[in-house]
Order: sequence, then structure tokens, then C-alpha cells
Amino acid sequence: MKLERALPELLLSLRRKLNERMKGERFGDELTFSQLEVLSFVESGPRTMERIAAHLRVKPPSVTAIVDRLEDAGLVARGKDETDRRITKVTATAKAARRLSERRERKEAAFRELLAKLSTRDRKELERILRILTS
Amino acid sequence: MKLERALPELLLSLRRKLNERMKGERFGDELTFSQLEVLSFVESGPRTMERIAAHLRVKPPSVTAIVDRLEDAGLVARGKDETDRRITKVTATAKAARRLSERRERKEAAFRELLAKLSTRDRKELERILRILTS
DNA sequence: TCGTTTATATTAGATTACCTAACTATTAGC
DNA sequence: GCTAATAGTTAGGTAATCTAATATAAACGA
Repeated sequence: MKLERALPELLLSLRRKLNERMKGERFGDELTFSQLEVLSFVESGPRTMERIAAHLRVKPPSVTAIVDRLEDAGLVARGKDETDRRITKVTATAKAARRLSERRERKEAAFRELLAKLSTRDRKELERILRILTS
Repeated sequence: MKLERALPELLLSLRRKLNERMKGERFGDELTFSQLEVLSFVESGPRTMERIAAHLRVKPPSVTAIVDRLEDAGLVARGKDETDRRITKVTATAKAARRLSERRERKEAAFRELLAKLSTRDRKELERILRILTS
């Protein structure tokens, strides 16, 4: 009964903390969180706009805007599918790969700091539970 | 080793899921997440703009914008402090109280759905760990 | 008390992320 | 070949956030 009320609050609090981390993470370069998500997704191979939208769970026009910015920044390239020319394939550039690995280090650092509050055992527990929650 | 890498990903995934919940929660009325946070904070008594900003961890101009919208919606009222007239006190209206309790029910429902994936024991564990993480 | 400094909030101007609705281009179906 | 469906983009809107500049009020020092 107390639990049912407390958990949502804690989750909201965590959500805000995570968003803060994201912002901190941004410091030093120009990638926003959404841009990072697209980049990470596209890094493993060319993806269509539609698949990106599905992955981020946003509508196609949002992806158009994000990819526009990434393209302007030289981090992705749009290419047309030769068999079906309606389809746009988004590919990460080499610059993106570099940028991502830099960011990953910073991200790791930010999260390490946050997770340092937990014991190894608690981290394991948290991971297990989050797997269930986000599945 | 694997853990250190997986947890950040899971947290990001959770963050997105929570944001989705927030959006779903919004369905039916016009409160955004930030607006809700301000409203909840102000509900327990009049607060200054600065305190609200500190609570949300955003800059004062952001609060001005959010409070503007809430005021337009008739959910809060701005009042001047009589001793120090630089200070604005934001108060929740009766309408806000009604709105909040409606939302709370919906929020509870949304989170219940999410948390239903967990056993009672896991919920307790999660709560304990989140307390550490968000403290 | 006057004038400068500090504090509180707002305004102005940007960027980003979303959305819906409407449009373009291309493919697929009959 | 039309027509219908699919993939993306464009147009237009709201909201959240930031920094820099401004208004207003209080505090403080000489």
C-alpha cells in the first residue's frame, strides 16, 4: 500500500535524474538525446526512416527533423534504396563513429558516478529487475 | 564487466518507457509532465518561482513559461509577497486540486500496469534500490 | 538619503522535440 | 494505365529548455 504509492514517485524522480545526466552528457558537444538514440541505432547498419521512428517510438516527421540535424552535422547520410526509391536509408558516417565512442566514455562516466551509490549486488539486482520492466 | 555496460542501456530504456507513460497519462487532459510537476509542488502550499525552478532543476525562465500556461488554464494563480514585492508566490487553484486527483488515478493505473510485471518482492527490491539511487 | 549592488522575475530570441494534417513521389494492384 | 497504398517530407503548432538582456524591488554603504 505504501509501496504502490512510493514506487511511482521514485520512478519519476529517477526519470528526472536520468534526463539530467543526459544533459550533463551533452556538455562539450552538440548531440541531444534523441540524436544520440538515432545515431546509436543507425550505427549498426543503414536503417529506414520508418524503422528509426518505430525504434524511438515517435512519428515519422520527428525522425525527419532529427535526421536533418544529424545530416547537417555530417553525422549521417541519407541514401535512396535502389529497388524501392521511396525508401530512405540512413547511414552513420565515420565522424559519427568517433563521436559516439567519445560520448560513450562520457556516458559511462556519468552513469558510473550514479551507479557508484550501489553495491555490486544491488547493481545486479537492479539490472535483473529493469530487464523485466523494460522487456 | 557486462553489467557495467548493460545497466546504462537499461536505464535509458526505462527512461524512454517512463516518458511514454507520461504521454499516455496526458491523454484526456492538457497537462504536460513539467506542468504536472509544478502543480504537484505548488499543491502543498504557495511557492516562489525560484523554489519551483530549484525543485524542477531548471532555470527561472522555464518556470515562467510553465506557470504562464498553468495560469492561462486557471490551475495556478500568481500573487505578490507583501513583505518583498519582487517575489511571486504561485498557488494552486481548486480546479488544480481536482485535476491532480484525477491524474493521480490515471497515473496509478499506468504505473500499476508497468509494475504488474514485477513480483511483490521485486517491487520492494526496486523501491529500495531506487531510494538509494535517487537520494 | 542617494546611489550602487544584489535578488527576483520576466521578456526576447534560439534550439529541439514532438504532434497532426496535407502533400510528393513511388510502387503495387487490378 | 488508373487507382490505392506506402515512405518521407513539409507546413504549422505547442511545449520545454537555454542564455542574455531587462525591469523592479530591496539592501547596503557612504
